[in-house]
This record gives sequence, C-alpha cells and structure tokens, in this order.
Amino acid sequence: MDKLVTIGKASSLTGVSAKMIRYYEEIGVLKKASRTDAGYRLYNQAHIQQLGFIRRSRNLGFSMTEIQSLLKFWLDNDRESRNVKKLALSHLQEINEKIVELEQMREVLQTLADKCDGDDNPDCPILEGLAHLSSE
Amino acid sequence: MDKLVTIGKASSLTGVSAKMIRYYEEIGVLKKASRTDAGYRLYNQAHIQQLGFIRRSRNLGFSMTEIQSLLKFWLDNDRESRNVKKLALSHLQEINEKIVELEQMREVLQTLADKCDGDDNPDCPILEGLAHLSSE
DNA sequence: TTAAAGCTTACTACGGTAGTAAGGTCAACT
DNA sequence: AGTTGACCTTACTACCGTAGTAAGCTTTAA
Repeated sequence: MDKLVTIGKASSLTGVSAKMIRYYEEIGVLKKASRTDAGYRLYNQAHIQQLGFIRRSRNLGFSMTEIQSLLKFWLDNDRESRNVKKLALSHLQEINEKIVELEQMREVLQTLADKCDGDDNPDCPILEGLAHLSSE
Repeated sequence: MDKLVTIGKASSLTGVSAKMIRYYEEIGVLKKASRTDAGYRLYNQAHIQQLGFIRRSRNLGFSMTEIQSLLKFWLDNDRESRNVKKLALSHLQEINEKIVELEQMREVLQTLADKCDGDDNPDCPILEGLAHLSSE
C-alpha cells in the first residue's frame, strides 16, 4: 500500500531536486530512505509528505535549522502550538527586519539615482554619494 | 604627504575588517598595497578612500562584482553617468524584487500565525499550512 | 545487445564573512 | 639585551543552500 519511489520520482513529485533530497538526508532533516539491492534510495509516502513540508517551509524563508524544529513539532503529537507560533513569529520578525533594511537601501539608492542625469556626462551623484555619503 | 598606514589602521579608519581588506585585494577590487621590508601591507589615502567607497556600496547591497564596476566608473574620468545609473537602477530593481518576495512570505506566514492559538494545545494551523498550503 | 536514462558517491564552486593555527615583526619596558 | 604584547603574515576551515562535475553502476526499452 505504501508505494515506494526512487529519487527522481520523489523529486518530480515534490519539486525538490534529487541533489537537495540527498543533502537533506545527509544533514538529517529527512529520514534515511531505504534502498534497493543496487543501492537506489526508495521513498515512501511519509518521505514525500515531508519533502513537500520542507519545500514549503523553504519558500517561506525558514532556515534548515528552523525547518528541523518545525518537522519535529509536526511529527510530535504532544507538541504545544505555542512553540510553533513562537518560532513562526521569530522568523516573521527576521523577515520584517530584512524588509526594513532593504527599504532603507532602496530609499538611499533611489534618492541618489534620481539626482543622476544618466547621460553621456561623467558627473554622477551616485558615485559621489558612494564616495562620501555621510548618512551611515 | 601621502601618509601610509598598516592594515589595522586602514581597518579602523574605514570600518572594514583586516580580513576583508585582504580578501578585497585577493579578488582584485582593491589595488595591491605596497609592503614594508617585513611584508606588512601599506595603504595610502587612495586606498582608504576606496575602502570607504566599497563599504558604502556593500551597505547599499551591491555585490562585489557590481562594486568592481562602480569602482571602474569612479576611477574613469571618461565615464558616462548613463552607465552608472543603469547599474544602480538594475540593483534597485533587484532590491524591489527581494522586498516583494519577503512581503509575500510575510503575508502568508502572518496569516497562518494569526490563525494559531499559540497555547498548550497541539492543534496548529501553521503546521497544517506547511503540510498542505495550496497557494504555490 | 546495446543505448539511454537514471541512479550512486565524491568532489568542486559559489559569495561574503569569520575563525583558527603557526609564525614573523615591531614598539615599549625592564 | 631580553621579554612581552600588540600587530602583522599566510594558509586553511567553516558557514548556508544550491548547483555542477566526473566516473561508474543499474535499470528499462528498443
């Protein structure tokens, strides 16, 4: 009943490259696959589910370390949602900080770019800004 | 008149670690420093200026490759500001794309987190989202 | 039987930064 | 003159997540 697939199939089913599937096994976020006599990895439904979980978590920007925690929670029926939420909110804060940082870069850079004529003249407020820029 | 300083001084003057100064020389973004008889690197005012330029560019998120171009423009009196602006706008677009990406992550994650009670109960919409999440 | 596709391990590289180890040099103080 | 401590040198490793390569074995299909 538990259909087993080799790594290529697992990859196309989950959107995770074979390369990364092996890597996830290596760093311990994905349970080791069983093997055929020839040494081919075999994945069951649980593996496929987990790979989807991992990919979606990556898409939301979680680090592999965080994903390892998320997976532990997921597999633990005695988890407290408090801890999952804590992790999520912490990551959310990181995301927000990155956004702020990028917005600040954008602000400065946009201001400089606006002042630059962008023609065949060498005068360039962007370069002048990078050379002096007091706001740091 | 051109005061020469060793790497530690150059580092404290510019806010770039000695480690990174050596690295910049290695990858060719910073002109090779002269040396004392003992092999200590010696930096002049031009080096110091360039290191400041590099640091400010990094702070705006430019890659080392982009910085190499920016430096070339900066040192080239025959530059056309058009090309500098093009580079800046291209980087600006990357920044904007990253912001959008992060905002999308935030949106999804915030929505999931909002639905999670965050108590001692195991039920957790965050984990359910990561396990299924159709919007991808 | 042979060719193609798929799998294996082991290695390299990326970008930017930081850490370590093992050593040479310089300045100041004794 | 010798010692100490700060500073410098090179060379290496590691981080994170991903991708590429090479050399070789296995399976599937013609």
